[in-house]
Amino acid sequence: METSPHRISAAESEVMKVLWTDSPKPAEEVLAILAKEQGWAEGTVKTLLNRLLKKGAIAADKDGRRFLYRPLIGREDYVDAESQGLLDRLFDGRLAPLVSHFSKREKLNPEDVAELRRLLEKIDDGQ
Amino acid sequence: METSPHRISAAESEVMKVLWTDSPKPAEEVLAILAKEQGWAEGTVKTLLNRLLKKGAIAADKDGRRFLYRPLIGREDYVDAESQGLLDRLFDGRLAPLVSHFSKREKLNPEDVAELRRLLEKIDDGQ
DNA sequence: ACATTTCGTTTACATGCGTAATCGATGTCT
DNA sequence: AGACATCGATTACGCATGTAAACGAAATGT
Repeated sequence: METSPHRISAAESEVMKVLWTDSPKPAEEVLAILAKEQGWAEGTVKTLLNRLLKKGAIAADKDGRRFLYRPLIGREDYVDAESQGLLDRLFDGRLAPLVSHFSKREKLNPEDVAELRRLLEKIDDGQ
Repeated sequence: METSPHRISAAESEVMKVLWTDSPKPAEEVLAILAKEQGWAEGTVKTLLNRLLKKGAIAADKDGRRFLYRPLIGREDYVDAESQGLLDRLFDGRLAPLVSHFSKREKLNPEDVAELRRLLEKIDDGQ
């Protein structure tokens, strides 16, 4: 583990999520979204943006008097690291045991199952 | 959700893992395993056991001069909370998008696919 | 030019966490 | 009984995190 210089915390990932959805964005817009979605105060968002900058997870490009923020690490990479981490910690690194777990806990409704089945078919076609 | 008063941290979950594998166990045995697997010192394991006690995640039953520790929360519940948390945060709470992600990242080998297929069949039989 | 607004930067602070060392009570050996 | 060993409890400490306020520089309006 310990790939990136610094890990992205839960709160920080909310900021990343905003930037992944649409960027570049000025702090003001990021704040507007997170104030609404998370109820965070301005200072909080400022801090998180700065911590992400320090961690090298985002970049800030000067645009007149303000900065425009954009992600430097890809959402896919982040999601991948998080997912793989969970699988490694809890399911021996494999996906099937996780699915099995959900099944046992009756957290799979027929639609989920159908969707998974479609996915598998598509995968088979692809190879 | 949010049953337990306090969350179990990463380090603490290693202790839980030991107790889930086999319990009850005296601190000495827990230490022996974690010293080997994680390289942790005695004090570290003692602290973690105590924090877990305070959190109500484990219990300690007096056995002569020592205590025998055993988990109070089930491994299944823990795994479930962690997994669901990840799905909620990253995949809209659903399993299929996660599988899709793994597929896109080419993290599914044919064996995984076959295993998933078997699982789905079993699930269909069951319902 | 000066007051005001607007941003980003710096500082703050309580918790939680990882990682231990030390203390203290109790049991054991001689 | 007194010294020693054991084991849990208490205290420690730096870094991360969530949450923010205060500060300072730059742009704008008047």
